[in-house]
Amino acid sequence: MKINDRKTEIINCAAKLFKEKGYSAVTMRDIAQDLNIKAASLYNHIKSKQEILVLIIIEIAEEFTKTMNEVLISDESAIKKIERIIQLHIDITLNNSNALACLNNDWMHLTDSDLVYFIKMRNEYEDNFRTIVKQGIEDGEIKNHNLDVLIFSLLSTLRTLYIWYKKTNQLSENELRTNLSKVLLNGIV
Amino acid sequence: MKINDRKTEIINCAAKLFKEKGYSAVTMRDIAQDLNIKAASLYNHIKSKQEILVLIIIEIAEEFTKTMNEVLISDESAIKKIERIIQLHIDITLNNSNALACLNNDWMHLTDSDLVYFIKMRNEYEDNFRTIVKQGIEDGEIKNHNLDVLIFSLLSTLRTLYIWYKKTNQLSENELRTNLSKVLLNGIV
DNA sequence: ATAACAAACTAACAAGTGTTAGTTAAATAA
DNA sequence: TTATTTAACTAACACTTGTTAGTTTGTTAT
Repeated sequence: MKINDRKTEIINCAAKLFKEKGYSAVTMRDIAQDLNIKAASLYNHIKSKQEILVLIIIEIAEEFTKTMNEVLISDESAIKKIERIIQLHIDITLNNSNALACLNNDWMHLTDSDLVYFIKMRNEYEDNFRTIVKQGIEDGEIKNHNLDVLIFSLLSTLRTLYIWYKKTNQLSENELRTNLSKVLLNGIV
Repeated sequence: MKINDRKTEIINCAAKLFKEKGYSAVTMRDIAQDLNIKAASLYNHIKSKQEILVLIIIEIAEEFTKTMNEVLISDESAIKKIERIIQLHIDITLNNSNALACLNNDWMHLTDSDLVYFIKMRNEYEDNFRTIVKQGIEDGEIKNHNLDVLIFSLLSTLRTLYIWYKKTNQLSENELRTNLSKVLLNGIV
């Protein structure tokens, strides 16, 4: 496991820097300097800069996909399903905000099959979300507004949570979880 | 006015490319190629790549600031003020989505006084939003949830509207305006 | 017709890019 | 001890980057 530890260090460090400046603006020398080594030494652990990006993004994307699929086939109500998706986004934001920022901002720098795979996962995620909300409307649990507006107003807030959750002073994790769920579902008025 | 036309063309072209790949990943040669000229020719019209970024971002930021200040000092209800802010974001998204994407994703590549100026405007914008929502809570118009959660769940959706509004099929501009306002204010349940 | 200008061009530079090759020193396995 | 492996290093490469200098061409004003 010791071998992978250094690799993980590199990936975490890269994710931190990618979050701050974006994938393209971060050089291998930047990453190396942050780890107090030389750029060439990174290649003892990773294959390329591209590989770092792939490892950061795909792991998180698969985590979203996996849980979404579990929620989708469960026999809970639509509202309950949406609440579980909200909690999923909060979980990943709190545990892995650097990688999440990277996924949000730098996914377009994936190439070839990685890019195709990512876009496929993202589309399916949105489709599954749409299915859940649609079910909620049909069951009379959710207001009958335009489906896409409903979906993306929720997703927008969840996807960019990593940008602002640290600014919410004196707000515990539990308070965030309950507050956000209430605001998104019941509105502010 | 002819002189500025070409400059505007360059800025619009750059904004389009920055939206797709981000400021750092777009080269002067990319911009030039898109305009069917050589990179060196760009410098007949603009001073530097940095200047392009500044011109794209600061104009939009000042537009937000200006309208926010007008809304803030008006004597409307908090709800009405928030509705006007929602419409402001929709306006700019529909008119200038490339520049808006650039503001959202590449503001951190501003330098020195431009960066300071931008961050000052952004902070004041959020503070003003906070003031409005707080007033709404005190007046009993808005539910008493955590202030930051209220603000940022709204702002998140408004700020990333440019990403998804084109995906909403068969939805007219007017439908978007009314639907989004209702969803954000009254919730989905 | 001539002068002035706008806006394109070619050529080049200095700095920075990701990456490879070959080497070295320390830790581990035989 | 000896051999092997890990993980750092220096040096260099081929290429790309933003930008400048100097030149050319067509248009506009005198």
